[in-house]
Formats: sequence, C-alpha cells, structure tokens
Amino acid sequence: MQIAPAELEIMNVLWEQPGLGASEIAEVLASDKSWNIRTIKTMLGRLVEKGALETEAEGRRYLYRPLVKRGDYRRKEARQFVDRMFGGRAAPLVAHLADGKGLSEEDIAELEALLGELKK
Amino acid sequence: MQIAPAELEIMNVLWEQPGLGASEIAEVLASDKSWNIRTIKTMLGRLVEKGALETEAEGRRYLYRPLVKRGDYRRKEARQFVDRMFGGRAAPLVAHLADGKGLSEEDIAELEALLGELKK
DNA sequence: CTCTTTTGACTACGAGTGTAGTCGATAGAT
DNA sequence: ATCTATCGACTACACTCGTAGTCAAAAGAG
Repeated sequence: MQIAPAELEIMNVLWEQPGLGASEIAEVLASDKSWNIRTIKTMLGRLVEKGALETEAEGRRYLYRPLVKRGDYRRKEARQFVDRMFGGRAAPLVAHLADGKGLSEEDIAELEALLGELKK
Repeated sequence: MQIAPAELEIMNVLWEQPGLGASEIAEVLASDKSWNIRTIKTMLGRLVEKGALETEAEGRRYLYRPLVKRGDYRRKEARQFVDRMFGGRAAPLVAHLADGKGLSEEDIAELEALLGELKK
C-alpha cells in the first residue's frame, strides 16, 4: 500500500494522536501547511480507501486512526529508498547525509550507540 | 528538478557510462528491465526537458549525458527522505535499516569508519 | 533505386496526486 | 421553525508517471 507524500503528513499527525476528526487534524496541520479542509478530507478518504486508516463514527463525524504501524511503514520505505538510490547499501546513504551536514552531534552519538548494539 | 523512479534507472546507467545513445541504454537495461525502446526514449526526452540530461548529436542520433551529478542528487534526495519520513533525524533511519536486516557486516564496518571520521 | 530498419518528434491514455468545489443532511443558534 | 455552519459523499481537473503507438526522415540492404 502506497502513501503519497502529502498523505504522509496526515498519517504523521494520526500516528502522533490517533483518533482525531478531520477538522482537528486540520488544526494540527494549520501551523505549517495551508491546506483547505476539503483537501484534507479528500486525503483522509483516500487513505481509508487504501486501508491505511480506519474510521469510527462519533456522532455525525468520523474519528480516524492508523491501521498501518508507523514503524512498519518506515522500515519498508527506508529499505525501498536505499535500494533505489544507493543500490541497497546503507553506508553510502549515511555518508551523504554526513557530507551535507545532515548529521547533528546527537545523531552521531546515537549512531555510535546503535553500532555498539549491532556488533554484539 | 524532480526525477521519477523509472527515470532514475536511466540516470543510473548514464552516471555509470555517460554518452550512450538510446538503444545502447536499452541494451544495458535489457538485463533486468523489460522496457520497450519507446518507453526509454520517452523517459530520455523527459529527462532532457527537465534539465537532467544533455544531448550531443552524433550523426542522426543523440548521445546522452547527465547534467546533474549523482552525488548531488543523492545528497538532496537523502535529505528530503529523512525529512519526510523521520523528521530530519538520521539515527532512526539507520536504526530501522538495522532492524530490518538492511545492514550487512560490511555496512556496519563502513559506518564505524565513517563515524570515526566524523568525530574528528 | 526501392524496401526495411532505426531514430527522434509527437501523441495517447489510464492511474495516481494535489488541490478543491458542490450537494444534501444535520446540529446548533435564534 | 428557520437559518447557518459543518460533516461526509461525490465530483472536478490539471499535472505527473509509466507505458507505448504513430509518423516522417534517413541510413543501410540488395
């Protein structure tokens, strides 16, 4: 199941706070996106169609919550991305991020910890 | 400038061997893709339009070569991807790759070396 | 010189996306 | 009871992408 970039913004909101209604999602997004409420509803509809969200009726509106787990989705996308862009090799990806100042001190520390784990 | 997934396959060929003609690209790709030569030509046309490739006439055909550097493109995409999927944090990305067995022994070794570099 | 093959140019077309409008029902305001 | 704001359902529409067909020109086969 395929989630488009704009749809992902919606999913992100719902992963953080499952069970919101359309207009609440709109409020959350209002800060950085200027999306018409209709646009958001269209995307919600499509996400439900795709099986990425489920709805629960509450009075005359719907509450939405993710059917797809964020971790699962991220894992799948990460794999796909690394395959497409870097022929499946993760190291070059990290190298590029590093090169473009995409890694903070904190990232580096975290990565070190991670690698420590992995070596065991 | 936006390069679609299928177009990227073409770019990959030309990044490896700049200056091929359409049918030569088709030959290279024939091994793992079953694309009609017309399909390839359409994509070449679009890539030229987008400014990702330039052409040089050679007799009655064109030779294609990348205008975009592979490294630059990868860097940009990597950044974008991490932003969209992981809120800009690289560490979680690597964690997910690790989790899904996306990291080989070799990757891990390389990453360690990289981190060593970065800490300096 | 004529027939076939190859090449680039242009056209097609359905699925997916981003962005929103219209419509009918209904819940709340007065 | 009536008007208005809101909700979900359906519809619209231009643009991108994947996939290829058509066409005219030219190059090579015989």
